[in-house]
Amino acid sequence: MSCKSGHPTPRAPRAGRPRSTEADEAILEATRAALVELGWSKLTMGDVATRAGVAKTTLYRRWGNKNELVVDAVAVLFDELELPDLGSLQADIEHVVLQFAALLERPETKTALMAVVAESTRDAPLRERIRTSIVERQKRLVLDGRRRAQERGELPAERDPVAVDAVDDLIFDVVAGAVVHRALVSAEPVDAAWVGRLSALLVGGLGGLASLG
Amino acid sequence: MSCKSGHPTPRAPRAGRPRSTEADEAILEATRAALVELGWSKLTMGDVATRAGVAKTTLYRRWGNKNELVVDAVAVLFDELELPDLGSLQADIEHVVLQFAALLERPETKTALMAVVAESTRDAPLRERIRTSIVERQKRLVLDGRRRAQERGELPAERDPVAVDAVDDLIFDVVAGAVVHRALVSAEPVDAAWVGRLSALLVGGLGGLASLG
DNA sequence: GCCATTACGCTACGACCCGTAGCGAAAGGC
DNA sequence: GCCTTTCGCTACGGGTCGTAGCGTAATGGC
Repeated sequence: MSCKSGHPTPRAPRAGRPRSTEADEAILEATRAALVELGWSKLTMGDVATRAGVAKTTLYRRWGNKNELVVDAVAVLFDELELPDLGSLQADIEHVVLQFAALLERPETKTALMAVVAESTRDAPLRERIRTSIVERQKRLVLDGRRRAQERGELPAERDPVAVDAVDDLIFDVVAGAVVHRALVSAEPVDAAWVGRLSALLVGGLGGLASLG
Repeated sequence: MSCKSGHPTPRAPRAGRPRSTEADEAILEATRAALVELGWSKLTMGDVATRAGVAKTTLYRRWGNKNELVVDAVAVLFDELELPDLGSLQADIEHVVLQFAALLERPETKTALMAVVAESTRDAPLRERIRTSIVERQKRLVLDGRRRAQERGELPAERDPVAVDAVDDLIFDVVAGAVVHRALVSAEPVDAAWVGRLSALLVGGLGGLASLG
């Protein structure tokens, strides 16, 4: 409930014994291990504390509940996502989609992501935490991809910046949503063939969309 | 764990007192009410039983756990989805997407859908239950939509049936995934403007996709 | 009409997890 | 050296889970 520490490492440690950063990392690592082994619903705070070699009270000083802990434990995995310039919009899309799919295949993320999103529908602070820790890191890739495609001339330069933002939002929801839905709801593989069809659909549709305004 | 009853109403009641169908409906209704009021994580089996005016043991005779109960309670809501012929592919898409979005706006479904999908990553029977109770009901709309578009001449007639199935799967994941991601992850409204952009993207991309094979 | 069968409501129970409080000890700032 | 904060530990009340056991109610077979 209270403020705890917005992020595990407080920035203004006034006085007294500082928090152990080793404990921080041990807890996050133990959380990921527990997610792999037990999944979301059977993961308990006490178990994570034991795995991390830490007292349960130490855990509660940093994270108020399971949701916040798991978001932070999984968020760092999204740092792996990057967007190397592969020379064409379609190649860039396919590369990042396959990266994202590989991330969703990992049992930690597979079991945790949907769970915390579900919880966030009734927890605005958690929703904000997810947005800043996870969603924004993905969205950045969309912006970079569009910018490069424009520099290559694959997409026309923007006219109305508001419309451009709207299209960026759309692309982000379509790509991320489609991959998640394919992997978790349809429970079928996000392989090269499927990704090829998705990127072809997007590239084809984007051309027509740009002419709208 | 055991078989319980795959669906709440067993079809071969050999002898003895039959199960109360009134209790079935009371429990499902109470579950939806509890989802609205409490959300997924705070919903308890005991509370649902009390709301339904039913003993907790009666509840466990029908559903083995919270997941199965909630899937059945929410599944019937998806019967509302239908696909009237509005004369064009884009109009059909926009109509069904807005219907789906309205369904996702309801607090029962908003809090429950992602949660059961998250659980299903570690529970194959639950995944199958979700597929037959919810996913197939949505997917049928995609098949109908494509068939009508072909009859209108908006899309070319199929050649390779395997490729057609693949495109149907793709469209389904893209549409459902995008709407869910927009509504629950981005937490922004699925309004007419957004739906218009999505359907324009799809219609434009589908033309190019069909020419692939 | 009687009986076997099954569902029902109720109570009680052990097991587990939650989140917190209280303690003495440790580790830093000043 | 003193103050502050964190640490590990133990213990606790409160809540939920899922099941067992009981007597009772409702139905089909004979």
